[in-house]
Amino acid sequence: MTDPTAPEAPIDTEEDPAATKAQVFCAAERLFALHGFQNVSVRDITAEAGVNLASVNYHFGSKDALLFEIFRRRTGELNRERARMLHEANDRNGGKPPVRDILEALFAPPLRWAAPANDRRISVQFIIRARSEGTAEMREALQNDVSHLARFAEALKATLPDMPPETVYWRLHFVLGMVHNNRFVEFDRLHHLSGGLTREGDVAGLLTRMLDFAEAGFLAP
Amino acid sequence: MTDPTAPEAPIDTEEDPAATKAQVFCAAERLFALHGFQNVSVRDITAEAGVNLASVNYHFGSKDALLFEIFRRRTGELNRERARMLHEANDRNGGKPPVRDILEALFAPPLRWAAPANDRRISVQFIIRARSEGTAEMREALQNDVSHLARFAEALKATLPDMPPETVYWRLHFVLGMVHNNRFVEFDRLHHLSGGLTREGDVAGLLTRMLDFAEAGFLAP
DNA sequence: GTCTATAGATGGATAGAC
DNA sequence: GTCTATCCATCTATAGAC
Repeated sequence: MTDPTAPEAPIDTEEDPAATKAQVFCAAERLFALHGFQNVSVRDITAEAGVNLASVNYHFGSKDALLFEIFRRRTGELNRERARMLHEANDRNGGKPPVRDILEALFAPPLRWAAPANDRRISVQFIIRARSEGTAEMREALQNDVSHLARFAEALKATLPDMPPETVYWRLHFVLGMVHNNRFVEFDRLHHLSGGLTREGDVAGLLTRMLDFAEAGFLAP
Repeated sequence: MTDPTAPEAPIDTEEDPAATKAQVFCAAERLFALHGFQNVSVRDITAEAGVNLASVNYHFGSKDALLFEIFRRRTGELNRERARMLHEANDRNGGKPPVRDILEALFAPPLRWAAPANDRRISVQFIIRARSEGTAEMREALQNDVSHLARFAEALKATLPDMPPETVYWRLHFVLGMVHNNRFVEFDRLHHLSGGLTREGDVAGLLTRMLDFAEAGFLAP
């Protein structure tokens, strides 16, 4: 927002220099999260942001580079939040946190972001979409950045020393599937199927439900 | 394959009349499953099929209509296979099959299709991609066709009369997430993460793993 | 039914004025 | 840094010969 008390502030337009770049960033994230990567053109983005068509290439180099920058920032933020929670769970439990605490470190950050009033609600959808619709560059980054997931796999193996490692990996794959399925479309479909019984907005309740399910699944014989 | 014993069969080209349409169908399914909907042009499809550029519009009307026809046929086949297994489980158990049998009717068909030597291996990937990258028409069809899933929800509610219905729906959502996460890319990532421990080809083993996990999750308190 | 050629539309990127 | 105007590649769809 432009400060109305600023001496030379015009009525509406003319924001600070860095604003254009940020507006392009946010508009692109939003449109891609809602409509998919290939369905959004540079023209759509600049129109939504209320800036010039050329600003995408000026500030980011290309459409792909813009979207990769959004991807890198958001996944970085999410992974850091997850790592911090895992670290805290480790500290609380002398290096061997229970399965439920490890899973909570995996589930809670994206669910908190997805809360109805949260600005980051759209960022989660962006990240989920990037997993399946992303550019080759994004997929390569996901493929190479297993270090973040490896920490969770190690924590689970340490807590479940008697479980065969491949079982731990498969079950980690299953819980990740649970997370990645939390898209707007799937929520809507579930809402439709259940006749309105499921409430998407209750993220705290959803976290408990996911943990109940995933913990029991992980501890299955 | 052209029968080499056929009297008038030429050397290589000139197949039967319906062959072109089928070749376009298969090439399109394959390319879309591998590279994504928006990344495949009509030119790519006709080149892969070895047919003329105009044949897509002649036989199917448009690119979107072609892809919707693939979508409709494959989802129909999959849903029928699932419904038949659910029906058999009902018959075996006097209308109240155990949770594991219901989940098996949901999991087994797509996993059988995904077996390494199976032709339909690619069809599963097509369907999964269609869920997130499909056209508005496909998404609408998915949204409106909850009748197929409703049968599974009813079976689960009948078997678990003491579980709140919304819990049944949410847990059904979770197991669907497990299924939809079985994409080539995710398998590769898991293989990378586990240092080669997980073998994608063992679909019978994967079915058991998924059932162990999902059954325990569904029966959690 | 199959093919070539092309219309018609769209989108990414850039040159050059300001 | 921002804007307009435009280039150029690509794509879907179709007309019309055979």
